[in-house]
Amino acid sequence: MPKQTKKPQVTAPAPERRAEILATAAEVFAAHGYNATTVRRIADEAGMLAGSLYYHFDSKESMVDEILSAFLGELWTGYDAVLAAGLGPRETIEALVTESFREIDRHRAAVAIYQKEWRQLATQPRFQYLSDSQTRFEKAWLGTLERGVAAGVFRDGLDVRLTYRFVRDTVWVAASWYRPGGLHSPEEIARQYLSMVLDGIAVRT
Amino acid sequence: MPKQTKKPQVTAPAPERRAEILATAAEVFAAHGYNATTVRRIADEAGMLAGSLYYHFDSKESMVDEILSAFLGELWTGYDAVLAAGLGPRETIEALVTESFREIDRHRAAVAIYQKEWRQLATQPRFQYLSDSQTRFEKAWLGTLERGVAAGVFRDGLDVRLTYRFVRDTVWVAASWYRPGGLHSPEEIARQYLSMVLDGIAVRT
Amino acid sequence: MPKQTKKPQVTAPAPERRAEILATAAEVFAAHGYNATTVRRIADEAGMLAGSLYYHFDSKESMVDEILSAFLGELWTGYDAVLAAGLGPRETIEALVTESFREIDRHRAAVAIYQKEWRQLATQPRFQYLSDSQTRFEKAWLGTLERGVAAGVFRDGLDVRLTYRFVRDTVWVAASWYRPGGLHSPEEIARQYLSMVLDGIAVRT
Amino acid sequence: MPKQTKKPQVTAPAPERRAEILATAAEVFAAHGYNATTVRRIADEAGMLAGSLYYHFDSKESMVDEILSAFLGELWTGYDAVLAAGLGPRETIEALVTESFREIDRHRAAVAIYQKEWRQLATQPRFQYLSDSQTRFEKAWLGTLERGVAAGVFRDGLDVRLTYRFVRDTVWVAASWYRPGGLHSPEEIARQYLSMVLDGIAVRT
DNA sequence: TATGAATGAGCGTTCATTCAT
DNA sequence: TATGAATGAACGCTCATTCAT
Repeated sequence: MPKQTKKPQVTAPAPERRAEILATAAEVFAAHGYNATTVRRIADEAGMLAGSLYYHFDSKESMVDEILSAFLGELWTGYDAVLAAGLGPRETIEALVTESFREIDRHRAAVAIYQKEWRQLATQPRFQYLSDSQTRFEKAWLGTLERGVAAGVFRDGLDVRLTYRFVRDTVWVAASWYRPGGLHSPEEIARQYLSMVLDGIAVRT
Repeated sequence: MPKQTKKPQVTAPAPERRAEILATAAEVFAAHGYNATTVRRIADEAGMLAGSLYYHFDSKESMVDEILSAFLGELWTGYDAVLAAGLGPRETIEALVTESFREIDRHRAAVAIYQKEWRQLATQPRFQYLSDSQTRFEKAWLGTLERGVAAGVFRDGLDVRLTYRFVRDTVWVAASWYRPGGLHSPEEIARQYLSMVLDGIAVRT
Repeated sequence: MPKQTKKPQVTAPAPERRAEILATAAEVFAAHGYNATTVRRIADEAGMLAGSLYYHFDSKESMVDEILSAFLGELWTGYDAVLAAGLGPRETIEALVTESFREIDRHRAAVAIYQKEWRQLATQPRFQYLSDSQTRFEKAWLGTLERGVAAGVFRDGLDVRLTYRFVRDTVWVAASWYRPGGLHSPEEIARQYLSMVLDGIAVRT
Repeated sequence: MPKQTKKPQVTAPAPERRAEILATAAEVFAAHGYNATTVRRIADEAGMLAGSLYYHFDSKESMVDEILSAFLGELWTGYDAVLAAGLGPRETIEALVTESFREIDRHRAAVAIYQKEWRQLATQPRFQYLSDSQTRFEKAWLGTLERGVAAGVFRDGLDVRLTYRFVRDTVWVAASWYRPGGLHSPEEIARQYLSMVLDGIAVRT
């Protein structure tokens, strides 16, 4: 049996280490909360001493910053593509929800952190972009819902603001229980979720 | 001579001050998170010094404990009444959701704390009851949903576990934006929410 | 033999503790430098733990701040009295120098800190007043020297700027070796110093 | 075959790089203080990484050590020549002061470091030579002053110890404001300074 | 009941130094 | 010669908690 093709490198290549640490940090932040997570804990899980983290990062804060902005960057790439596609209101909602669950699948930890911490973090100028993103998010959803009501594809008299809040929260809160590689693919979860929101769980009488 | 079981004349516990402090603490916990809230901050808002809180409470932990268990106590009083009423599945769901929004109305801060902190807190034995409550909660909802599917009032093939999670999270997360005395009464919010979950937002074709 | 009149107080009265700690801190700062002095060291010498200092003071920085501004406050009270007295140039110089050595006598530690640290500290906005003081100081001395040259009591052609620097530094640097209660009173030191600066050490030929 | 005593082709110590780094370090130490200067800062200004300094030097401490001992070496070469020249007291003082200002001109940074840090550093055995130098310095000046008083060229009753301290401090403290290549040559500054110390600034009446 | 003062553990961060490459 | 990555001790500071008064 041939030896594994593990390269004879003694130490891991440089820029990957950052990403490793960041992934570790994201997991710990997601599991225990940003404030409750100590840099010593992150360092432990990354197999180094607390001080060594500061060779790679400026501060604990800049770690969450990097985690969250990377996630939001990818999220908006996906969202913008959907919003630019010229779909109908129902199809836009379907695409946004599906895209959201895909992001949860790919950035579970980041989404969980985002969901739990954005309100506290956004008070600092450095995290202004969290509020900005929230605003854009609201505009995209609210606009689509209103368009749908106007077009007669969503119920007349729908409280779009209330609906937006329900939909937004339910989607993101899924990051708190979703486990990648579990029974349901992101697309399957999106399908079920959309079926509930669009058509309800009650049998039509 | 038997030892007195109570000496209410020497150290009157002044139950009103306790309640005041507890209400203050709940607001601060809800606004800034449990970990990020210092006892000094609570004391400040209560008009006393940090050390003085310890005359009334054992610890910061016992403050959240009291806040959360008081809330859960009332919640289960309401839920148990609903579950014991022998309603049909759809009516049970409607009653549970309405009861939940009423609790959010009355215990907004406690619900927000519960929603944000229960996972961390539940790791400690003292907060075992949070997990227990979660389990009972799950049983009540899951049972009702299954009963509804069996009775043909909810869609056949509904993933009840997934539905439960969606419903649960959306209801409680409302505590993060709900403001008592705002435009919507709890009953109105419940109605809108139930309309969405039961019948969907799409126009039936 | 009667017992000492030590009052039966168990703990020291409140506001004096601040002053005690401040005096201790000043000594340690003067002896080892501001940067090299740890708050633990100050706390040790004050008979408490490092964290306890923060009950009395905001930060290590605010300790030096208080030390230096108290010193400069008193210094300028003395200087302003001299400058307002309408003395001749020579008498003004004599009074300023005497006043300076008196301040060194009363605030030896503060003067030593000032002398050693002002340049670094003054880069921070909080210590702007150190630069301001330096400027006023320069104005007072330079003005007096120029007045003296114009009045013919100081040598014609004297480089007043150079003279100012020499005089300023020599006076303050004395704080690094002066020990209150030593052989020389502040007034005696001032007298000797003035004799050197005004009339020189050489025998007139 | 005898082992080579030197292999200049393999690890040439490149003495110029050392000197460059040392000059850089001296500037930074002088500008910001020894303690407040990080090796990273020195490395930055020298165009390398912090760790790389340790190829050239054992430690931060050995950098100041080299800076200060080089300066003192040259200083004493000059002083010893003056002291061995058999000059009269006044001429000796003049020559020592002039020599001192020349050293400030050539080793401004080193003198500034010396002036600011010698007391702290001298507590370590490694820097014993700083105290030794101080002692020799004191002896040379004190002896000359006493000789001058005995010879009747300096005032009778002069407190030589006090005078020594004033003179010493004023000379060295000039390093904190002196800028080589400025308006005044070292010799000019020495002349002005000597005029002040020897004959005073007051007009003789 | 509440205060004033302190404790002590732990936190995020800095920094001189090491060392394999 | 120099780099990149890490170490480990220490630092300034925070905070829940204690306790004599």
